Amino acid sequence: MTTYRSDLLRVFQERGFIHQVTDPEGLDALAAARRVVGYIGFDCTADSLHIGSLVQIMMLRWLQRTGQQVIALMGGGTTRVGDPSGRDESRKLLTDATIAENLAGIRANFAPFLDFAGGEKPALMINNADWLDELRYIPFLRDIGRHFSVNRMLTMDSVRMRLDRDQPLTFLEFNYMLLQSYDFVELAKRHGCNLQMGGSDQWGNIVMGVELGRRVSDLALFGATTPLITTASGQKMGKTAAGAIWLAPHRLAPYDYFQFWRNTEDADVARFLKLFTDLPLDEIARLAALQGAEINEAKKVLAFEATRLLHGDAAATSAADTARRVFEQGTAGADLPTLDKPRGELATGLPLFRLVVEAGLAKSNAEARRLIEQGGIRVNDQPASDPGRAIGLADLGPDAAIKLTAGRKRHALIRPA
RNA sequence: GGAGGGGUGGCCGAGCGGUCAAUGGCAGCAGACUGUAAAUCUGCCCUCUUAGGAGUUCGAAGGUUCGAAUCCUUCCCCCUCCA
Repeated sequence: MTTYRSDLLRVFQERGFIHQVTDPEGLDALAAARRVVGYIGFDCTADSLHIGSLVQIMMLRWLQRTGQQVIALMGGGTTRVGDPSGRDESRKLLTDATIAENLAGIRANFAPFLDFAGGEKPALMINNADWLDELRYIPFLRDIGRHFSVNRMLTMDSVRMRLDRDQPLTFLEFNYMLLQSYDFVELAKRHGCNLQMGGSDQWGNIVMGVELGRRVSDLALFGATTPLITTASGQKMGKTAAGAIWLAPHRLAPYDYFQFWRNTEDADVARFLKLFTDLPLDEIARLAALQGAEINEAKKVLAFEATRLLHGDAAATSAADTARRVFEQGTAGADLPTLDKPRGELATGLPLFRLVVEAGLAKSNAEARRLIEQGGIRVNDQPASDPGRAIGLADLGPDAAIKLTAGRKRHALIRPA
């Protein structure tokens, strides 16, 4: 293991951000002189990023915190093409209107993590549509295309995976790596960018950009990738029943974000603390030393810190408070999802299974019935096994609400309105 | 354009005229055990239901048949080889 001189690479290494680097010594020297201008590209395939991009965002954050220039590149142009990396099916083509909406949403994801306004080197946010949309085909082929060998491109993982599995790869997608390489060179020319980072599946694309820079303009460019973050039990991180763990609060409530981290597997806690919080390493080492049920304390810290970074102090405190009330005191908290029901309807009484659906604890009446029949639903912490049982004002608990619980962890409140 | 092989529930993948709402695996949900962890075991896993049933699924649309995911026709999409 190399010892780095620069804060940047030392942090990256100590905290587990680095998987591969093109020229560690060269980059270290550049970083030690605080002359790194680093970027990561984000395609606009949804109106929010999710936790799968969080390592990348945290990398940009550290880049800025160690005194380097940060560029968050929005893939307004490349999203129109679609990156085949890591996918064995083509992406759906998105309309320009959708891409524009998505871009706006993703832009907002970065605000909590990077400083775009003040400081010595405010982060830049740039859209590659600025140059890609205007590309002219023949000049592009002559200037850029001639530096790419199809033979070489065919050996790239992203391409080979499709070919090996007999999955179609369109010419459109095949061009993605050229465009990404071109982005890197364009950013180098426009903003002196010299480092591209990304997930491990981006290694091929990044290396091609580095090479293109050298061939076209004799640029010294660097590339680095993060490891693929999986859970200790081997699952790809960030997928739950409810779907992806989104960063945008309109997609996933801060309380649920908090709970996601709170439920981290034991074996992942230390690694995640290093990657997804700003806590100093000695503090993390202390938390990582906890054993058995005490590990829960470390998980609470992880959940709180991760939530605080994204949603702020107030939201994190509130989420932690709700979690404490619900799980440690067995009561209810303000952040639980709440369904307001007209008082009149509650006076009459509603069948339990319907409320379970309306409260979002089941997707269909049938599923709600099953859940109840299997003993998976509690009303005010009392087991309820009759799907048709009428729930009404008589069931109001101490908080002037009816608490519904599905399984161990999913809670919702019904309030008369 | 020609020849062949395919498109099945979130994914993989059986079925090839009735016993098929469709074997199995993964993922997911719930129960037990626990520490809001992992592992393990058990149950569930299209929708609606007054619980008797009913309705919609096997690329799309037609057709044959008492009866089709299974046969026929046309169309759409994918793969392989040839041109």
